Amino acid sequence: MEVGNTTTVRVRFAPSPSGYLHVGGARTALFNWLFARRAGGRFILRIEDTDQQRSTGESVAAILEDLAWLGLDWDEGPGADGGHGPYFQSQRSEFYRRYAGLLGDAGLLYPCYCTPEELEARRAGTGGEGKFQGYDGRCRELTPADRVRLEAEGRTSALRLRVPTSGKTVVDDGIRGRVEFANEIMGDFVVVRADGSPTYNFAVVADDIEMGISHVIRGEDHLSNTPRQFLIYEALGRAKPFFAHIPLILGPDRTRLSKRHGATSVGQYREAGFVQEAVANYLSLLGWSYDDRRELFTVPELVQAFSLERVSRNPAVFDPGKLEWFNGHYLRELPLEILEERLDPLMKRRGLTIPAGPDGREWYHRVLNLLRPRVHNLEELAADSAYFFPAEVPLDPAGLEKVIRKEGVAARLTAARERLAGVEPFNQEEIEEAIRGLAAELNLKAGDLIHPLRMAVTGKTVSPGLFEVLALVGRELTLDRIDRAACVAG
RNA sequence: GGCCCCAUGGUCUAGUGGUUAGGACGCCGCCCUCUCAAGGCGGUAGCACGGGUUCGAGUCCCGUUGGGGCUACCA
Repeated sequence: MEVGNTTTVRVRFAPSPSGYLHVGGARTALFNWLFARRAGGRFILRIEDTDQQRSTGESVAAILEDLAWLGLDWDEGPGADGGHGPYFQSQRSEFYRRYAGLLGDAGLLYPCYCTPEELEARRAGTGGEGKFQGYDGRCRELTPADRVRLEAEGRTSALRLRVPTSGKTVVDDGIRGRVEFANEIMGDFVVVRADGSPTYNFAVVADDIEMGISHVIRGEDHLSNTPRQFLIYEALGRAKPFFAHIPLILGPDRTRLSKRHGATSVGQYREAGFVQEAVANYLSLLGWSYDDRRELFTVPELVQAFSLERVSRNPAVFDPGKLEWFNGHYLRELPLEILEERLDPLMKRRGLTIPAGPDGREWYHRVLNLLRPRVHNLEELAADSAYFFPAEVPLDPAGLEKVIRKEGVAARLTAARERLAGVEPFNQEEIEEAIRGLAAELNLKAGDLIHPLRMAVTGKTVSPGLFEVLALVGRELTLDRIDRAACVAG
């Protein structure tokens, strides 16, 4: 499949700001961005805010933030003028007016005086049953006298495109191949509403032409609209860009992914402690694959590896579990400096302060290395790190019953405390030797000491290896917490 | 209803006429082990169905079934 002239690649992502950045939209943006970066082309961001009812400024801000977070920078768009602006459809009326004028001058538009109510009534009147549901063409051949009369009635008119009543429109899609649509099923659709505003199909075409878009990469939900857009390109006598319709992302019930399926916005995942590396990598695999074994890609690697040729045709079910696995993977692999940076706000929010100086930093890195193989997101990581700090550690109630309030535990904690008080230096090796030695002396299994100590010091029944934990928690905090636990032990 | 798209394990997918149908997530088991992870090893599970074409179909064609999308003066 011909992929077009790569030296002039200009692609766009055109979200409508009526909500947050959805993972489906993010995936579309990612594919466009990757395609542009790989081809050395331009990635353009256009805000389709013609629906004034639903569009909000907060939504625009949230979408920009999430795209930036994912690393999808735009060459042209809000805040980045590239000579094809403005980049908000609500500010582009003059273009739509001009294009409508061109169409009108060519005699390809006609005013339609039917009201929405009348149209609906007529559609219902056809009885449904295998009948054409589009416009019935009532106003298509109105005489000037008819128009004067209708206008005298106070009717306003929308402008419809004269669609050929025979023949077919062929879409050569980069992913679907050749798709044919009979013109007769399209009907004369509205291009300019009675209030003068352009309809979606018209605005998109006008914008894509004006912005010099070379490749339109978008969701498959737009495939059925494509022939209408083709008709507009043809009516305008303009060359069409290359089209590629990528498969939709579905929820577990195999319907288009939406809010009712749970967390579906990029922002939600970000706030839940997901890292952009994981989200981008996971999203890249929804509808695209590299080969039969490689799935791990950094964003720069994706730029090298991505191609439209390897985009799949089947819809993909979004699997939060696999996203979580990717997140765990990147949490484990990320350089500590980066991990630290990402964690910073979460640590601050919890009032956890990393000790100053190089020793403090090194200590913190050791804590992170201990914890990170065990968590799936930044929130967990921050939360689990709390007991390494001089913070109050609540004792998990179930663990308290199971391991602390048991016969003889108080005595064992006390014995361990005394032994630990004399360990020098207070490091993993020495601690282990002391505790194992004590267990042997008391004729206990090591676990009989380890489990109560873990509960006492971390407040939890699970943690990284106890000896490493104690060494990092430090003698002072360790002894304090043992004392406190001994008070409630059996 | 009409039009369009899609169909490999539960999920994401590799596969482009001849493969023991490969990988990943999940799940199960084993190893490691002070708990929990991580890691290593092993396992579970798949070509929707029916017709063709062909010496030979997961791969090509037709149909059926199933799923999805679009059918607005929404985007």
